[in-house]
Order: sequence, then structure tokens, then C-alpha cells
Amino acid sequence: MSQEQSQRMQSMCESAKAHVDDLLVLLSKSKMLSTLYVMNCDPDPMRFSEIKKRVDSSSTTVARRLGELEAHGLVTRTAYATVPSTVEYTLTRDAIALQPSLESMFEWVLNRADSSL
Amino acid sequence: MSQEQSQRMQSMCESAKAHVDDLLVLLSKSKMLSTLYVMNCDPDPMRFSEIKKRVDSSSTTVARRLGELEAHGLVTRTAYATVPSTVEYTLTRDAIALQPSLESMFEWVLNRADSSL
DNA sequence: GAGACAGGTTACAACCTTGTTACAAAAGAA
DNA sequence: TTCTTTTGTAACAAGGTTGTAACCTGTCTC
Repeated sequence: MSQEQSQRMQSMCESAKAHVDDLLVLLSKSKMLSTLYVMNCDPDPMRFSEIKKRVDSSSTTVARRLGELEAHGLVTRTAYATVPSTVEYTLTRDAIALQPSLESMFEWVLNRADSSL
Repeated sequence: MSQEQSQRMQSMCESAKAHVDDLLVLLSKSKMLSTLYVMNCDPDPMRFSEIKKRVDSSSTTVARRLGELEAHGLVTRTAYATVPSTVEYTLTRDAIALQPSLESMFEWVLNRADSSL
């Protein structure tokens, strides 16, 4: 392999690493796993207030998490011109692909929480 | 159900919730998922410096994460009286049970990182 | 006009977390 | 004697994150 190719390869790997890190940082944010989990539990679109209630956090944090998920293409935000306002969030196909991992992870968490009681 | 029973039930549920939250907070700490992942990749005990290198973080952070994992019974720390010192970390059975979830989660992350290149 | 509702945003103080630097211990090598 | 190694720990400044409180929109109701 030429030095040029090797450099291109390395920069590609580093780019991939950056994307992986980016996703891990995203998933590691507070309430992020919970948010994805509660949205996974119900296949229907979910409203802001419902997510906030289930995740049990402040508006600010829930809004931030949902914004980040939307920015990463993991949720879709749909606003309806009702009064008072209605906004629905849906997981994208990409996020749904993560469902099985999250589910078995939460099963593990629940088992572990059970046995430590 | 008596009110007393209901109260006991509720406090049990809240205790479970606290444990779940505790685990989610643990898993959400920076480099935690990476740490578990790199340790999962290799079934052999792993030394501190090797984990640090693979996780790519400061000694302080790696030591903190490993300490937290040990405190939660997810890794075992074994020190050998060599010079210079040798310390090996191993995932516990509990942590190994989490392996499949983590693996498919990382697969998802890698796929996603790939397609965003 | 005032209040209520959903779904936020903004500002900010308080708190949490991180990496850096310095240090330690123990024993063999130079 | 001083250097080297591994595996950390302590202290601290810099930066990041959180919740709270205040505010906003737009319309229907009282």
C-alpha cells in the first residue's frame, strides 16, 4: 500500500472512531437510555409530556435529549397546530434497529436490580 | 390490598427504580460502555495499562471507571506482588451476562458510524 | 382581560466531571 | 544512588451539565 493510501485509510479509521465516539457520548448522556427505552416500550408516537413523565426529568433535560436524538436522526418530531399545542415524537427506523439491544440490556438491568433488593 | 401492603409494595417498587437508575447512571458514565466493551472483546484478564490504551482515556478516568465497576460487582481486581506491580481485571459472571446486549449495541453503533461516512 | 394548557426556550447558579500534574511504592538495573 | 516500571491517588482548575425560575406562543374559556 502506498503511503498516500495508508494515510487515507488511517484518516478513514479515525473518522469512524470519531463517529463511534460521538454515538457513545450521545448514548451516555443522562436519561438518554431511559428516553430511548420508554419510547421503545410503546410503538405509538409519544407526546412530550408523556415522555417527560415516564423519564422523570425536567423539561429542559428532556427537551435537550429529544433535540439531540432528532439531530442524530433517531427520532422524528411532528408538531400539530392544535390548541394547546401537540407534539409527537417517533423513533426512526434506525433507532428501532437498536431496540433488541436496549431491551436485553434493560432486562439485564432489571434482573440485577431485582437480585439486589 | 390493605393500605399498608400497598405502601410496602410502593416502597419496593421505588427501591427497584432506584437500583435501575443507579445502574443506568453507572452505564452512562463516560467511557463506561467502552470499558465494558474492550473487556468483553478479550475473555482473558486484562491489565490496567492495556485497558487504558484501548479505552483511550486518562489514568484517572480509567481508574475511576474500574473502581465503580468493581464496587458494583462487575469486575474483579487481582493484584500480583511483582515489580513493577501487575494488576489484572476480569469481568464477573454478571457482567458477562451483559455481553450479548453490548455486542449488538456496538454492532449497531458501528453500522451507523459506517453509513455516516 | 385573565387564566389555563402544551411544549418548549433562556439565563444562570450550583453542581459534577475531566484531565493534568505531582507524587508514591517497591525492587532491580546502570 | 538514581532511574525505570506499573498502577494508581490527591489536589485542583477548567469546563460541562443540571434543574429552577421566568418567560413565550396561540387560542379557547370564564
